[in-house]
Amino acid sequence: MTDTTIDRADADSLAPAVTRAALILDVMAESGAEPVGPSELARRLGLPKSSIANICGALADAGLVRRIGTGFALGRRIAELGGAYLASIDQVQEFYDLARRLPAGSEETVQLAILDGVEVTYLARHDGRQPVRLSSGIGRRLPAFSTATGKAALASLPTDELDRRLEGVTRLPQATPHAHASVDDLRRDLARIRDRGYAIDDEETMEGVVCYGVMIPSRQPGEGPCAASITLLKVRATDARVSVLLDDLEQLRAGLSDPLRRS
Amino acid sequence: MTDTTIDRADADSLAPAVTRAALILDVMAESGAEPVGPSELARRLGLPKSSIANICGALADAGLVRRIGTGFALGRRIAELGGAYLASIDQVQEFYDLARRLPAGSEETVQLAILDGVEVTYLARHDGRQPVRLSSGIGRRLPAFSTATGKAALASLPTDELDRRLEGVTRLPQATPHAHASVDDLRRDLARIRDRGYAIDDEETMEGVVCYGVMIPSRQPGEGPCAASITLLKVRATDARVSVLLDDLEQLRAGLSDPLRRS
DNA sequence: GCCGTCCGTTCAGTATGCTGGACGGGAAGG
DNA sequence: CCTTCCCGTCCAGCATACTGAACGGACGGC
Repeated sequence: MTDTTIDRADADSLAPAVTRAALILDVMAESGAEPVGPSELARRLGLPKSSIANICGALADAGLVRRIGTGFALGRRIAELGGAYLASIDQVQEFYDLARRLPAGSEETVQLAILDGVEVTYLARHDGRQPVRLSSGIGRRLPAFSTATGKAALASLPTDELDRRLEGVTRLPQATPHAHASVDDLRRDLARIRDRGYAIDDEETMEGVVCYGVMIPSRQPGEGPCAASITLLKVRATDARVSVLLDDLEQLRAGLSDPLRRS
Repeated sequence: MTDTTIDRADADSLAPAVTRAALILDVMAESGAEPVGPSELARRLGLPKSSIANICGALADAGLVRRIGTGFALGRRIAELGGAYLASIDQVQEFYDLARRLPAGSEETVQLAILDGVEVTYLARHDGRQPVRLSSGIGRRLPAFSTATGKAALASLPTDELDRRLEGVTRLPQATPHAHASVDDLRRDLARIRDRGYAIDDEETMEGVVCYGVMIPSRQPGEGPCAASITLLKVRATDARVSVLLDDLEQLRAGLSDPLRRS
């Protein structure tokens, strides 16, 4: 869990230094604020210490990492580039506008995520009034199997594409006992989702928290489908409340699917 | 403005490919969602086309950029890394908690930024009830001269450090006619801020919008000072309202300065 | 206080990634 | 339809970025 074990696919890249730099950034992302030195990076990646030091120096000059004493951690410019990526996706901007205007949903936690393989990356979040202390922030990756966004997106895939993605998957990570234990369970859930039109995460991600998600077709070429979700405490999820929240989700889907294009 | 003009400091880096990769990412950040091809990158950076293509290939394999047809744009993993950077700064997490609990401020737009040279980068934002359609999102960079956060942070610098940063600066970018026109104006404002204890951006960033900012010492080693601000429409900025908002800012400052450390 | 260990940095030789030119495909214009 | 231009990709020779070992310093333990 803690080790990125070995170098997966340092495979003959046409620009090895860049590939390695990306691996270094990944390690630093895992390490959080804790600075990582060249030696440790070299050990974890199985690469020469000198090369690592050179690459880290270049990354530091670029502002992508910062020196802390003699070690390194992610730098400010990473956040700036991340912001630029999010700003480039017009659905993100529209999401914020729309989420704020939802009659009921604006009170709750509303999220936008994009499917990538069998995981989802959260792109935007609207924090409502209700305090749901969920730790996942923007840029966070979670397994698609147990999240409303992930399941809504998976359910939208053509069956052959879905099969391809589930191919290598045997064991599903279970954050809570409510999460699906097997791929078969997941497939049955996906079928129900296709039928029903929306996905439910009933305490699968976190105890006491439920989540409703709908799929949103991505406008970005070369990107997977998106999904939006509304999260709330299970004790507050009365039938009446859920009903209006689902209406809001539908409204959100309509607004974000709308292929309006600025020239 | 649109061109990154030439290659500034391709200067003998110890890992040129990495330095170039960073420049490529910068160009893509400027280009937004518009894909950029190797030829255009080569032209804008003054670098060989083949090398660019190789580096872009490596970046794409790493997920840092994505292929759009035959061109490239920023990729999802950039956002993930940016999220990891933000998550690594504990002041960001605490900011969200505290901003939500501010008696008056929670209704308004509250932001957290960090000073970098003579610019600020926004690290976090709390959106209140009041719709202030300000475009600056997380990761956005703005000149420190005309923002409440930037001025609050600048005012906290030792004079020699301030002088060093203002050295090369001659002309200040003016987003609105209310922004400072000269460095001398700025210096006078900074003196008032030191006196007063907080900074005011009175329609300097956007017409009809005022902003109050306080400096927050950074806990991150090797990082500049931070600042928090509350933004609201000028028509709503009555003396009474501003007074309670300033109290909230003070509370925010106290909470974020507090050097509580988890082991 | 001494020594063993580990770290980050330096340096020269060499394998190797970078370069510039050539190739094939696509779109726009005549 | 043919031409022209421009783009992205491929390839071999050369310059150069990478490597591995050695160096000096900092800690921690025997």
